[in-house]
Amino acid sequence: MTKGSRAAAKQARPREILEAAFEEFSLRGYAATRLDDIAARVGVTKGTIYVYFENKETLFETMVVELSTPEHDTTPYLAELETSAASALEHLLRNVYAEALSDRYSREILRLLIAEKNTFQSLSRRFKDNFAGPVFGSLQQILQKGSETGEFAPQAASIDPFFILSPFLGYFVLDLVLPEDSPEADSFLGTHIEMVKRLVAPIAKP
Amino acid sequence: MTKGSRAAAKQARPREILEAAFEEFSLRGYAATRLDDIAARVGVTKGTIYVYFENKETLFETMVVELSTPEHDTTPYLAELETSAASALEHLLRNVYAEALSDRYSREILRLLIAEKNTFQSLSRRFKDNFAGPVFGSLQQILQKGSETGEFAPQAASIDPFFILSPFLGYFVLDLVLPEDSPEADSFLGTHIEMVKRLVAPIAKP
Amino acid sequence: MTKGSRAAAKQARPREILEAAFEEFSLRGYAATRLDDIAARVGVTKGTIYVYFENKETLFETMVVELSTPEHDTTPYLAELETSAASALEHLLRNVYAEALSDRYSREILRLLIAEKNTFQSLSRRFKDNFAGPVFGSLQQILQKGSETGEFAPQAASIDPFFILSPFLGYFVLDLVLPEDSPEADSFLGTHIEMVKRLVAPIAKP
Amino acid sequence: MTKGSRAAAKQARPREILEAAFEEFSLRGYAATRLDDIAARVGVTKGTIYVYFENKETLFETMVVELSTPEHDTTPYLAELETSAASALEHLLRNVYAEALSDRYSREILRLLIAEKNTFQSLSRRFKDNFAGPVFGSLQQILQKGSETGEFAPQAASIDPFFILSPFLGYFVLDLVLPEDSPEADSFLGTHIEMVKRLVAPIAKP
DNA sequence: CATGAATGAGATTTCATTCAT
DNA sequence: AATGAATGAAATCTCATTCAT
Repeated sequence: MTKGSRAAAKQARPREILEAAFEEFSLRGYAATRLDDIAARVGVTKGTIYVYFENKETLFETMVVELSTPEHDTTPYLAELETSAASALEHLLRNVYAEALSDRYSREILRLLIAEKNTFQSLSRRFKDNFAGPVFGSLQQILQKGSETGEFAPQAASIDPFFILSPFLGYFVLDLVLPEDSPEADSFLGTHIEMVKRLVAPIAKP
Repeated sequence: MTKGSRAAAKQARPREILEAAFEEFSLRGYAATRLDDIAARVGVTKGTIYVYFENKETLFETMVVELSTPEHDTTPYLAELETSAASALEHLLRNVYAEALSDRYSREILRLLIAEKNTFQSLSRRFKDNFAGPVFGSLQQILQKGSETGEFAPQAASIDPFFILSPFLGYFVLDLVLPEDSPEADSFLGTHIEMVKRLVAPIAKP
Repeated sequence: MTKGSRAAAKQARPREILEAAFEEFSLRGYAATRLDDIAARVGVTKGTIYVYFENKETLFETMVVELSTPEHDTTPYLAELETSAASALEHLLRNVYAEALSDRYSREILRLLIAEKNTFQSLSRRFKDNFAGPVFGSLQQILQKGSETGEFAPQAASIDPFFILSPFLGYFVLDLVLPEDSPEADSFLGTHIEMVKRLVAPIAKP
Repeated sequence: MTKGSRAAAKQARPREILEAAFEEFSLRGYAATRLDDIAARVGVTKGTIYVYFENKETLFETMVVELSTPEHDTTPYLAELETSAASALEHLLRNVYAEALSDRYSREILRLLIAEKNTFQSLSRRFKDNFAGPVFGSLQQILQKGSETGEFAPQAASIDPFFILSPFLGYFVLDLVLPEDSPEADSFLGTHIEMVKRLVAPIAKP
């Protein structure tokens, strides 16, 4: 009960609440989640939540913003691009999978955003801008550079970057809804990389 | 307020209610939807809903079952498989896209199932068994046959069928959440088919 | 489907409904009983009940009036009274028990009246007038006559007739609420008669 | 609308609600009572009831348990039994009447239990165990002892204790349903005691 | 800062009653 | 006479939000 420890607890409170909110919201969805349950998870009472957050809506939005992955760092790929487009591409894919699989928040938050598409539209947009945006941009640059240098086929530049990532998104969603039916991540990633390589490869005609 | 035939109105009632339920549930999600709103959409009172459905949960489940696409018919692909595995494969992909894009119910119902994953688990499973199951099975057969006949590379037989479809699922989800950001379907499908062909093609090295 | 049988069915309908109403009302009480259940028991629909009865309240009241024992016939006791007051008294008690035990309606209707005391006051009064009234009157006459002839003690005339019957009412209520705890009727009646005889007997001092 | 101490109000709330619940339930019966009315009687809103009680059923059951007389204390009779069985018997009867007449809760609660026999069976049993049980037990002992010492007739030991109390139960029920028709309690009790004395008295024939 | 009692609006559900057929 | 679809009022119960302490 020292001043310090109390102050520390106070500092940590909002974060604790956000994490509890994450658990409950991802378990039950926005509307079906009760503030009581969130509070109970933290070990405080409902009133306390209102000390830190204006209302349920704000709590949800703040949770999504605070707990979802910060802007994906794409600088490594661009650096690598100087050496090899193919290797930058593979590197990017490996990172995207690694990040998605290690981050228990982003997985469920994506599901929440799909669920609350009509209720929290602005959040979907924000998610896309922060996460998908930079990745798509890098991909675009990689495809462009690769086709310019001849490492890739010329048509590679006109492939929609989203297509390159679409198997990942498909995998992600399957794993979210029917985890027991989703294939093993490593082997799926292997096929994914193989597929991308063949798709961008210069056509080798005999 | 024309009365018309009572019997006729009665016949149509359950379907009318299910369609109104679909609109509201897909707009707001399960928990946030009010039976009042569904009733208002049909132009009846809340009580009428209970004449036809036991409760909100049953209404939701019945709606999902009744309005989602019935079992996907895979016989055409298998017939075509006798002639050409590649063409059966392309045919299958084109049909899956065509069906998904033309059916406004299935699109949103898939979203609802993603959203309500924890609340209505059995429905996800049912959806998978009815829709995904047969398609995956056919894909498996096509890959197998193609690799046996030499039309595809030998390794094609060991590709997870889900991988073949994963870009579709990714596209579907993007279109669901951020329709304005999703690429044009035809061109995406074109890339998808191209990608699949290259993935299963026998390696042609000079 | 002859005219006759249909007419017969029609004739019997109201009684059938009253009997079904009795079963449901005595099982659940007035407020908790649903007209739907009564109708289902008869094998008709709710609407049919309204063909014969104005509303739920009327149905209940009619059921109580129609199914409860008609006015108790007290003439035999008064005839017997000419010969012996003691024997008239015993006869009356035996009859009251026999009637109460054989009539499955009256038992439960009494319970309903106790339950609905505040909601259907007039019925309690009517029940008392029809059933208890004549019996009390006869008892009064028996006590009076017996004390006049010296068969009973002089004070017997001033015993409240209700007291004479009160063990019966107590037994009845116990049997209604906790049937497995209520003593065997015959032996209880035996004690009751013994008790009454002693109560009215002239005092025998040595 | 004085506020007073919040804590004090909180302390008293559950009891206040139970008392209001008693009034409404005994006025209208279980099913016909509205929580709205109970709340209005306390001067709070419906929601407040749910702060303290899980649901209507629990409220009813708690009310019965909390407001009905705690176990009847039978030690005085057993003490008195050393001196005189007859006096213990009279004392017991007087106490039972005094308690029943003075306790406005038990009277109505007994009526509710009769009314709700099928809906709240366990409560009837509880009532019997707590209230009737001990009294019957003492009566049994008194009858036994009295017949052993010769103060009562030998047969007194085999009288069902319930018979001894049955006039009381009869009186109680009559007073409950038709209070204006029930005899004056004192005189009824007088007859009751007289009756019991004669019933257990050794037969004195000249 | 934290509590938790109280609120009150609103949600689901029930059911007596009506009425066109 | 009988039906049963439809109603609508009302009942139970929930829960985000407030506020005195």
